[in-house]
Amino acid sequence: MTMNIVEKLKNKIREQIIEALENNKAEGKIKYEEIPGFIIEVPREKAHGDFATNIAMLMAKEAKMNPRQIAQLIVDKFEKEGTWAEKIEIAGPGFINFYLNPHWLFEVLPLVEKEDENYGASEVGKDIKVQVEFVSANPTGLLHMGNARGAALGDTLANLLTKAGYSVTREFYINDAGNQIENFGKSLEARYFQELGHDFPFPEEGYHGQDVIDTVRRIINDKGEAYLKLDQEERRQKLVEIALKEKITAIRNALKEFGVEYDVWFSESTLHESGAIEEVIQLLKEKDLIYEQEGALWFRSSRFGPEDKDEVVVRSNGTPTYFAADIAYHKNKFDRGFDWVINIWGADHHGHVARMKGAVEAVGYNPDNLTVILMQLVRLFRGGEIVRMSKRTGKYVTLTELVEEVGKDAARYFFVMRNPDSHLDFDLDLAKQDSAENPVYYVQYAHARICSILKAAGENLPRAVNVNLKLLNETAEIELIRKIADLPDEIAQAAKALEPHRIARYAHDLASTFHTFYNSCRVLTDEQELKYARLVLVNATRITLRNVLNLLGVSAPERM
RNA sequence: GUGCCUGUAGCUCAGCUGGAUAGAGCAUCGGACUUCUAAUCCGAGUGUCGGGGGUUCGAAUCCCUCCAGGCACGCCA
Repeated sequence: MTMNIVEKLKNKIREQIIEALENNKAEGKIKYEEIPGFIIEVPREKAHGDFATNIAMLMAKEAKMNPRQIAQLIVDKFEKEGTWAEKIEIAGPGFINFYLNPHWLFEVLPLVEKEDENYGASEVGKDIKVQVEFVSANPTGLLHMGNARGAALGDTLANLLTKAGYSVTREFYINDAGNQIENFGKSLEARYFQELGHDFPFPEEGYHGQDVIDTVRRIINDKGEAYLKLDQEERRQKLVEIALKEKITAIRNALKEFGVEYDVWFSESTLHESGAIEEVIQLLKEKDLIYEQEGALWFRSSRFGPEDKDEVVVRSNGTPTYFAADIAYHKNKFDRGFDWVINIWGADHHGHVARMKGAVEAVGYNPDNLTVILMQLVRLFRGGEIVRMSKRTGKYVTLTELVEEVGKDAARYFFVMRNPDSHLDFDLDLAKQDSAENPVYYVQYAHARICSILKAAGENLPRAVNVNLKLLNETAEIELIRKIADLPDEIAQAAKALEPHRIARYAHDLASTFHTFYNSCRVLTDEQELKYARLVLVNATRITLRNVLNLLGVSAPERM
C-alpha cells in the first residue's frame, strides 16, 4: 500500500470541516440540507497558507448567511488534532486558510527513501484494465513527426497510468490491409521494374519516397529478377510481403531507439482473415444498423453522433472499408476485457471520433469507455522556415533522423512538454543546440548536481530515520520537501486527466526548486547534523527527479 | 457552408477543471563563482487573458455571439 501524504492530509482536513459543520448544525447555528462538493487546495499565494477551502462561499446561498460568518462557525468548531494545523484564518470573501506546522512534511522523506523507484505510485487505477493504442503508423513508410509526437505522448501516458496503478497494455495497430497496401504493391512493382531497367509508369497515388526504392534495391540484391516472370497479382503480393516485414521491423526499431516498446502488435489483416469484419457487419445487420444503397453497405452512424453522416462499410465492389475494419478492431479491444480504451490520433482524424464512438455503442459497449486523444499536428522549423513535407516526393524528416539530430531525451521532452491540443512548432536548430535553452538540460542538470554532492559526501549516506529532520527549516528546504511530497498526487491527476504535459512541468518545477535550494543552502557543511539532514533531503530529491525523468523516458545522467 | 482545435507578456507556452494580486522559459537590463557542477541562482519591467454580451459572491476558465489562424468534411486511411 503506497501512501499519498498530501491526499491523506487533505482528506483529514475535509473530514474535520464536515464534522465542524455538523456540530454547528446540531446546535442550530446553521441550516442546510446537504454539504456541497467543495475543494481543499494548495493556494497559489504562499501567504494564503498551506491549504485553503472555498466551502463557506459555496454554502452561503443555501444557508442564507454571509460566507465569512459561515467560515467563522467552521473555524470555531474545527478540531485541529491530527491535521497539523497551527493557525486558521478567514480571508477575502470567505476562504478558510490553514497554516500547518511544517513538520507534517517530514514524513515524506523516509517514505521516498523506502519506496525508492516506486515513489510516486498510487492506486487510483487499481483493477482497471486500460489499453493505450498509439502511433499505429502506416507500415508503408517511415515514422514522421506526427508519429513521433504520438509516440512520446502515448508512451509517457502509459507510464503515468502504470504508475497510478492501472493495468496498462501498449498496442500498435498495423494497417497491413486495404487500399494503401494495394498502392504500396503497385509502387513496389513499378520501382522493381524501373530499377531493373524497364519502362514502367509510376502509379498516380503511389509512394514516392526514397525508402521504397531502397527496399526494392535490397529485394533485387537478394532475389534478382525472379519476380519479373510472375503474374501481376502474385508479384505484388511477394513484394508487399517482403517490404512490409522490412518496414515493420524498421518502425519497431525506430520506436525502440526512442524508448518505446509495445506489448501487442495487432495486425489489421488478421481481422480480414479471421472473418471478424464480416461477423461485426452481420451483427450490425441484425440490429438493423446496416442498409444497402447504390450497391454499397452503409452503417447508420447518424443514429449515434449528433448529426453525423452515415458511413460506407462495404464498397460496391465488395471490399470492406477501413472503417469496417476499425469497428471490428474496437469490438475486439473491448472483447479482450479492457475497461478503458485510449487512442491517440492526429487531429486530422477528428472527424472519425464521433462515428467510432457510435460504432462502439452499436456493437454493444459503452462509448464513454473509449477516449480519443487528438493531438494537433507538428510543424518543423529549420533556419526559421517551415520544413515542408511533401507527399508527392515522399520527403520528410523521420523519427530516426530526429533522434540522431537532437537526441532521444530532448525530443521526448519537447513533444511531451506541450498540451496535445496545441500546435507544436518544433525548432530543429534550437533543439539541436546543446544549450541551456533546451529545458531538458535544466532538469537533467539538477540530477547531475545532486549526484555530484552525494559522491563528494562519501559512501555513508545517512538514513532518514537516523537524522534530525527538524533542522530543515529554511524556506528553500521546506519548499523542496513540499514539492517532493506532491509527486504521487501529480501523477494520479495527470494520469486521470490524460495530460502528460503536467509531468514535464512538474519536472521543471522540481528542478527549479532544487536549484534555488542549492544556491541558498550548502549541503556539505561543517555542522554534522545539518549535513546529514540535508543529505537525506537531497537524496530524496534525486529519487524523485529520477522517477519523473523515467516516466518521461528521459535519462537521468549522473554527470554532465 | 458544417464540425473540431487554437487565440494569455516582444517570442514559445503554463494556468491544478469557477477562486484571492494571471504565471514560467527565452529575449532585455543589473547583480552573485577561491565554496557541494555558473548548463545555476537573485533582482527589475511589460498584459484591453482575440472583441462584445451573459451566468454569480467571484470568469482566462462555463454559455451565447462575432473576428482571426489551423485541421477535417471521400465507396482514402
